[in-house]
This record gives sequence, structure tokens and C-alpha cells, in this order.
Amino acid sequence: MRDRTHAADAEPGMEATIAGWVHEIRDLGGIAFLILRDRTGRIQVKFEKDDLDDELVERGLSVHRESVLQVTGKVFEEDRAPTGVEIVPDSLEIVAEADPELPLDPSGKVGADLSTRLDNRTLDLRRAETRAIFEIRSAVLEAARDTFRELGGTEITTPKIVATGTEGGTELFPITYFGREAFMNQSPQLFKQLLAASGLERVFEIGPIFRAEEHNTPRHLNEATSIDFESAFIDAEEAMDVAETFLRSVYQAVESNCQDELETLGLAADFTVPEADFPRITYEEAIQRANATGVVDEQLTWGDDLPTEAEKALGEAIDQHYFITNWPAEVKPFYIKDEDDDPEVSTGFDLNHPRMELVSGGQREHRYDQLVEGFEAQGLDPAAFDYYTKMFKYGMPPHAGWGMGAERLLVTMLDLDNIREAVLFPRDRKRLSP
RNA sequence: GCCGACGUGUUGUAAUUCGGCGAUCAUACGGUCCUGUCACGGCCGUGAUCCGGGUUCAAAUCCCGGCGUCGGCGCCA
Repeated sequence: MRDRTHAADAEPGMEATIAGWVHEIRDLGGIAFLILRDRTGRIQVKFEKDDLDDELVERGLSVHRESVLQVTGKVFEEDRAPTGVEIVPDSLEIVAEADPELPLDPSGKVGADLSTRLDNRTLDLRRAETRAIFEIRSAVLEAARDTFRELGGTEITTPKIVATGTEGGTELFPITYFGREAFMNQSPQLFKQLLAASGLERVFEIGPIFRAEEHNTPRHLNEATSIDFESAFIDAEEAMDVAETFLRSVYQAVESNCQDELETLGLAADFTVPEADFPRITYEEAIQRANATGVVDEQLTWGDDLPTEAEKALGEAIDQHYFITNWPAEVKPFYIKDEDDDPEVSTGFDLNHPRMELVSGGQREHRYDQLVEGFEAQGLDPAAFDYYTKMFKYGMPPHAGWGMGAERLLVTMLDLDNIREAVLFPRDRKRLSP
């Protein structure tokens, strides 16, 4: 459609062809208004019945909501119109009729359950609020790439079909690969390490990860988007610096570029870029503080994972993004390096929003002998990971990095109730389509 | 994997505690009136208790099974 004018670009005096969806029809008797919606906004089409061809009026007002229409006519300035202009049709074509009964209401007058919305995502995305979320998601991913490039990173894409998992086989989706057993990758972890040791040195990847955990919560997905960063010649502290810079940069971009969307979501007034210097508390402090809150039934001791309720209590107490550093070595995977002066303590860290965990990272074990020991300690066969371990024999620099859940970033940034809100077509324990 | 809650027209809901009126309201849909609506409005109308079994004079409501949805925990991004 070369001669199409978008709703927002219609100027008084011009002859325009507008194509879009019927948002609403208000028939007042002698005059009727049809609101046509496209991606740029809405424009009112005026039918003054005495002045127009009967057949055109009949056709224009007989369509159901969400039908696709193409209207050609003159654009007039009109103070009484919602956008200050309206179009008087000379001709009108019904491009695609919509059924009278819709599975949800795109005008937003009546609510719909999340499952109804996800079953009908196309219609759901005609709602301004849903669209705003995904416009912001797009801006977040753009800002993520820009930020990594500014930091000197090279964008990579690594295989999603793999022969072995990162940390064992239990959480992986098995598939058949030309008759061989294979899996959907749960993380680009091992690949990004191999690339940090390559000539690329500093890499990032934004891509899907697959987890076969049978959870059913507002913060888990079985297919999620992971924002991964890995760099040679940095340590855990520097990796945390990057995570913080990254997060603030993405928030900054949304604040600068997405005011309309934030307004639509009712967030414009409260949206702020998190302040720098996120608190960094050690795991030991974290369990002490969690114990002090009294929410945990049994006092946490060294080596316990932080239960969800403790994580929430901590988040409430700290009330901003914070790092938990120096996790016990025993709860972190083999590729996380231990502190040089204490093998019980690792360099692993998490970055949490008050509501949930966003990032997991750490300095990596780059020494071949210690790495192989780690495999064995975790009950894994190093031989199965030969493609990975052998590269540690050919000049593996110290390196560190992290992975951030893109959907969790959006959920916490936009205060969404459910992580499924942040994915167009979410995959969870029950949902496999659309 | 363990545990819990919920399932009513197109959509969102009320009634479910303590079984009992023609199953509420909004929205959509159909009809009708209306020349400045902007969640347009007025009047009239169509339309539903997830499926199967049981208890009872009587089941949306209680019991059992199934299916579906949502959530809590574990685990994690």
C-alpha cells in the first residue's frame, strides 16, 4: 500500500487513504462516528448521513469491531474530534471482516483472564497496554545491544541444540537429533566461556534458554530469553560493575525513549533509573539478615539456599537492587571459581530486584586441573565435556560474566504481575500453543 | 515432583458459607430511537452454571472421578 497515510500523519486539507481496524462505531442517528485504529494511533471517520451516499454509509456502519477497513477521503480540522482531525469518506473498502463475537475486548472495556489473552495474543496485542509492554521490550533489547557494544562486546549466537547439558541432565528437554540423543540448551554458559577465551575476549548473547523444570509460578518460564555477558580478564567485582551499568543503562533508555508506553501503563510518574552503587552484601550477611527478619521457619545456616520467603523479606528490607556475593562453593556449579583464600566460598554472585532474582554470575574457574576436579565433585563425567575442558589447556585467561533473565528484567521494571506478560507466546508447564 | 484454590452467556463477573424466586450486573451481539460522540446515551431482545457419576423432594451450590486454569513450595533467570 504505497499511498497509505497513517492515522497520526493525517493533516487537515489532504486527501488521505487510511487503513486500519475498526475500534468502535458510535451511531448517533443522523451522524455516526467510526474510530479507525492503526499502529500510529486512531482517527475518527465521520458519516453525516444526509451528505453521503446511502450505500457507503450502510457499508461503513455495518461492519463489526476489529474489522479491517480502508477509507479514502478528505481530512478536516475539527476541534470536536478526539485527535483534532477527522476524515470524511469518499470511498470505503471492507478489507477483512471480523466475527461479531470476539474472544476478548481490544478496546479494554471488559477485562480478560491472562489465559484468555494468551490464547488470543493477536487480539490482545491490539490493546494499548499489551502493545506498550512489547514496544518497551523491543526498546530494552535494543538498549541491551547498544550498551554491550559500548562496553566493547561482540554479539554471538550459540547452539540451542546440544549433546550435553550445562549442569547435568535433569532439567533438560530431550530431543532426537538424527537418531542421537540431544537436548535443548538450558544456558549458553559453556559456549560463551569458550568464546571469552577466543580472540573475541568479550562477548554477549541475547537468546532463548530452555528449562524443563515443572514449576508453575508467575516468575518461571520453560523457554526464556537470557541476556548473557562474558569477558576475559575481569573478575567477579568487575562483572558486577558491568551488570549494574548494564541495568541502569537499559532503564535510562526506556526512560528516554518510551514515555508514551510508560504513560499507557500508568508508570510514567514513578519510573526512575535505579541509583548507582547497588548494595553488595555477602551470602553470610544475607542469611543473617534473613534470619533476623523472623520469616523463615528454621534458621538458615551456611550452605542453605535462600528460600523464596527469605529472598522476599530481604528485598523488602533493602528496597532496591542488590547483589548477594560470595555464595558457598557447594551450592554453585563447577564453572564458578572459589575464592583463592577459602575454597568453601565462591566468587558467585546474584543480582536481585526486591521482587526476585535477576542475574546469576561469577568469576569462572579457568585452571584446567581445578575445573576437572569440580566436575568430579559434582558427579559429572569430564569426558562428556571434553569439547569444553580441553580448551582450558590452550591458554585460558581468567574471565567472568553473568546471565540475566530478560523477562524478569521486564517484569520488575514494569511491575507486571506475571512473567507470561513479558513474552509474546510464553511456554510454561501447560502451554505449548500458540 | 509435592500442596492448594478456582471453573457461570462472547468476555469479565454476582449468587456458592447455610442446597430452594424465572441465575445478577457490565460488555458484546440483534432490533429500535437519536446530527458531535469520544467507555456516547435511551428502550426492547437473544444468550451461561467445564464434563461424567452420586446424595437429595430439590444441586451453580454438597460428595467422588476426569479435564482445564491459576497459584504456593522446591529449583532457578
